Amino acid sequence: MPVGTVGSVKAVHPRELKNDIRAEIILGNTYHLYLRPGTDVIRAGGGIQEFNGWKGPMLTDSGGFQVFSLATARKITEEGVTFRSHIDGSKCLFTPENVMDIQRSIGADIIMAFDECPPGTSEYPYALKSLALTERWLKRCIARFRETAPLYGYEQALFPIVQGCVYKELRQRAAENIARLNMDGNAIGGLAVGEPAEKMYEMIEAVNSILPEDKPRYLMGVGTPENILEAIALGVDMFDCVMPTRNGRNGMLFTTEGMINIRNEKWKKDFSPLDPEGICFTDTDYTKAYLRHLVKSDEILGLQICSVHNLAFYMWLVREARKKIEEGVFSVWKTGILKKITNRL
RNA sequence: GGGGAGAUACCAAAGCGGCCAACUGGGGCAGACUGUAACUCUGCUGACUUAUGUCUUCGUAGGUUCGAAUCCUGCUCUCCCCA
Repeated sequence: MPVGTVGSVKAVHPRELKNDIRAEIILGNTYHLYLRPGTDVIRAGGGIQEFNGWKGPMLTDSGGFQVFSLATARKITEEGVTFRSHIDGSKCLFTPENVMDIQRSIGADIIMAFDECPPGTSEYPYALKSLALTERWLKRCIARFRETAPLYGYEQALFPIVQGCVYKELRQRAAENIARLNMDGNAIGGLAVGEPAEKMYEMIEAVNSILPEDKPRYLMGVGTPENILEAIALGVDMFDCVMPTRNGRNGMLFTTEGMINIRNEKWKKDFSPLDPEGICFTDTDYTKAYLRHLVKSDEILGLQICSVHNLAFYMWLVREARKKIEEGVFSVWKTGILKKITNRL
């Protein structure tokens, strides 16, 4: 098990970083986790701010996943994807080229290739065709990326994305092609989209045996705390996921003691802290009973607290993982901690 | 004192002779949520039991009817208006 992969990358607490921090953390609906030096979260939506005293680089996605998740109103062609804006109904076109341009102008440190993300249930012939398209698009992305310059005086990194659905030979082929490109980091996409978790782990293992260990390997869109720890065990360095915020907004809290649904009446008179570990100010400043009251009363503050807490939990989780890797006890720790945190309270 | 309205399951509120164990919200219970437009979605919520089964429910006591939460009468309580 390539557990050593993450450990081989030097872990640095973001507070120890000074001049080399340039990107502010933008806390909104999305966050990103990055296990490489000096990196711990975050991005997107609603004003630049720090998150719980942390700072990190910014990452933007290409819109490839939206093509998958908003599947109703889109058309995929060789040129790119056309779809209707959910805002004003106007017709939009994403191409590998304009997606690179857009991400240049947003100025993220890490930008993603434009790919197609087929459903986890796709048959082989479609997966094959889809991967071929993704690979042609990747060439165009890289070409555009190389013929344009960053707009704000610092370099940006373009990560290609390994696709191939649940077909090992496709994943391996994709990984080999991408490894040869020698980009700054590499991503694994098209997982946790309907296939069984075991299949996902199988694919990660196959891909990570090919992608270079000395560059970040980014598993896109994953996942549950369990998924993340399993993926780390398989050598993944970097994640992003809506789960802490979306599930938080829906009243689900991840804590070091287990998962709780804060809406449940059992918390009505529970004045204990959200998380005894005290990972974040939310955990000690608010009680479960108060948070439940906020959520039940439709006070937006309740959902904010849930989101911030869950983000802090995810960061705690990967921080611990990093520490345990460095101490050489990751596997044992993983087994124990999973039992705790996946427990429903 | 006079006139009027109403009492339905934990709460609110439909139903106004059979299709009602009773619409719909809320509450409660359970589940979902994985490269985020969206503080969202789904199921259950009388009892026994788990089946196109039985039993007990719509303030209370009677009555009419093959059949009543629904119609009639008495009683109890609540609310509104005028004095």
